[in-house]
Amino acid sequence: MSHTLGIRQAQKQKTRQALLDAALALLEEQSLSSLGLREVTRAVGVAPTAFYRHFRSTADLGVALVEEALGSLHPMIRTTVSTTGDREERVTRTIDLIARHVDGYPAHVRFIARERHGGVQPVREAIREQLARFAQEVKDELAKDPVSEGWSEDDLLMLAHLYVDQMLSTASLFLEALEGPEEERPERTRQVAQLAARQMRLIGLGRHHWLD
Amino acid sequence: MSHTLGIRQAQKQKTRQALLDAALALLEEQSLSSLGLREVTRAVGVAPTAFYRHFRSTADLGVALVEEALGSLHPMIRTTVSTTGDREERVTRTIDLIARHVDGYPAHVRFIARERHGGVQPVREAIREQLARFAQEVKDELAKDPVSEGWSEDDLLMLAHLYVDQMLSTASLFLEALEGPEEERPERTRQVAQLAARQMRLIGLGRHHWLD
DNA sequence: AATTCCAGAGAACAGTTGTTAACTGCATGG
DNA sequence: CCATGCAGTTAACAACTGTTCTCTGGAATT
Repeated sequence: MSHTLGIRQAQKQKTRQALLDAALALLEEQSLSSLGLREVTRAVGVAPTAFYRHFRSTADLGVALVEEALGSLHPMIRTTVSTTGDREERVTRTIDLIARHVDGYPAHVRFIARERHGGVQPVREAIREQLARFAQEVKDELAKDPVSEGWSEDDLLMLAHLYVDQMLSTASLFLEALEGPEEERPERTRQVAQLAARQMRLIGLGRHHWLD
Repeated sequence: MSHTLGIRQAQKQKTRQALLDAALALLEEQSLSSLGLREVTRAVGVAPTAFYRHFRSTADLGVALVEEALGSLHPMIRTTVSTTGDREERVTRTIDLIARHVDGYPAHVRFIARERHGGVQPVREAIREQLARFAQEVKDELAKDPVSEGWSEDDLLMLAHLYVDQMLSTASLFLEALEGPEEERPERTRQVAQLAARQMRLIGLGRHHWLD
């Protein structure tokens, strides 16, 4: 299916990935709008001009990072929302999955949270687009649930957006716990999980009584 | 009560405010971590070194902006949450108030949304602190409501945080509508208001059935 | 009226930035 | 095997950055 890349293309993609990785690391302590192109190439150990072989600008690199951070997340969303089991079990399962993701890709989560309202318009738009896709997918899954019978399309999308925002907010809180002092980490993580669980439970309750 | 400031102090506060205003304007198209001190003084028409008479750094200025943007908002929050009237009326009243605020201080709203997860730690912390105070105040108001009888402190605070996040998210959406093309503005604004109203209604429903 | 204080100006610093042009060496396709 | 393509290099550019030190004019204090 996929044609094996030549030595040339492989090497190119390798440095491209190195640029993305270095940028993501540098973005832990600043925003994209202050990220310099030379800063990134210096971190990779490559000439500044090499940057242009891969990206037009740092904004362009940012859009690529959005793709990397959110693009591969769609299947996970789908399977999570449509997971079977007890109501309470589904809540804890979802939160646990978010916690795991934050743990595995903290820099990606921070990048999205930071640049969602950040100073670089094309990046904001890219994130908005991806999140809109998420909301759409969540809506599709919600629609399958018998609880959603009689719901209008608008209301389903409204609920989906609420869930997506909730997930992002929770992810951000997990990240804060992760960045705090190590000895407080387990306790803070537990608190965040508890808070998120209660909020999801409350939203779930509102969902069940929506058509009263 | 307040001692009238001398000519000296008055002039100083005037340039200080000019620096804050210029910074806020410049931050419409970038993040604080990329805001240069010279950039700000140039916009005001003052020597770069004058900056140090007022702020240690741009991060310091950022913290002052947080104070300006959120500090004066507490009374408004209190009166809004504890407003009387029909359930549905309270929802629309609150949303209308948010819309008005975004309309009146768009730059402030953008600044908070942008720097809440931004690249400057002291500013993030200042925002977090102010929002935590908001949540606390909302909790206090919620506690007075007879609907909250039997609620634990944790649950009240949980709900308060949910409301605060919801308000911020709504404000950000209003801002996007405001920044979009002028001919779409009324329609987009209406949609945002409708979305926010439904979400608040759903959360209110969950609130009423919390103790089932 | 004489003195102190201090917001802001001015000049200079070493270091940084994005972008250009012309180059080199090696993988690739004919 | 040779010619082309192209990822990455080198060098140079004008413009910009934060920070230091010295200075000045006028308000504040005595």
